[in-house]
Amino acid sequence: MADRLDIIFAALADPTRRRILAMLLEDDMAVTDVAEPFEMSLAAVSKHLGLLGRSGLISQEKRGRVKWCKLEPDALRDASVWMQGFGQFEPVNLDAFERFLDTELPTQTESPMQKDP
Amino acid sequence: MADRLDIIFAALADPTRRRILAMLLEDDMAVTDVAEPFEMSLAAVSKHLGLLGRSGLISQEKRGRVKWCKLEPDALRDASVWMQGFGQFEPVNLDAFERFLDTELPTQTESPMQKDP
DNA sequence: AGTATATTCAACCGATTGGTTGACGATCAG
DNA sequence: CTGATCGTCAACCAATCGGTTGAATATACT
Repeated sequence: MADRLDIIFAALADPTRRRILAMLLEDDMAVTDVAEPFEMSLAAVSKHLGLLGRSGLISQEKRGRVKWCKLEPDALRDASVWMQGFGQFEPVNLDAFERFLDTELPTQTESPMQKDP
Repeated sequence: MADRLDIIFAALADPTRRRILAMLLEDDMAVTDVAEPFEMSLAAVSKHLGLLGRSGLISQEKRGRVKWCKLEPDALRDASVWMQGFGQFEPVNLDAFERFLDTELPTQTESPMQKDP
């Protein structure tokens, strides 16, 4: 029953999942590495990733015992496109964007993620 | 606790509420008129409107005994701006927008809604 | 083979969600 | 005043959500 947009917006409604998306924006990551900065169990993060996968916002590919998570911007663009119908009155405000990035990504850029090739 | 974006995206995650927003995009409406095309109780729609109001996506002003609902695009723009961070790889696809409007607004402008037995 | 690592599964929990119904307080019309 | 209309409130219900634990499954290392 749930429409594609239902699932996408619901996926975006959780701050943990938005933070995960922001992390994946920089690079593909393994589940364990995604979970590392969060103060919750690995299983909880795995659930979030499962939901993100079902929403199409990310894809997951298992290589060996590691499952790699990759951002899929197309799904997000679908939602963005829907919103453009309401937001097109005025151009996008880049100041506001940076403001939101600040509140959404607390000090994440300092410690680079280590990962073996 | 819930971040502003949490509430906005959660509000957008429900098809009834998105349809309400689309209706308000055309004109301000009273609660009863908003509820008319939906096959659910007035109280349910009133709850949806309350949530939309709390999210800032609409405002409600009571004049006499009717409460007028008005779209507030600024809140939606906040969310849109967040998404631009992911969507800026490519420009907005207007074809996709119309496609989504079609799937989201099924024949709402012409025929008065007929109820199932 | 045996052990460590990566990830999910299953059962459970409390809180929230989306809906219902019936009663209720305002406000308007006659 | 009486009665209809507008809208919310309160209590309830089933389903979902976000999290927890402990066991289970695969894969890799030595």
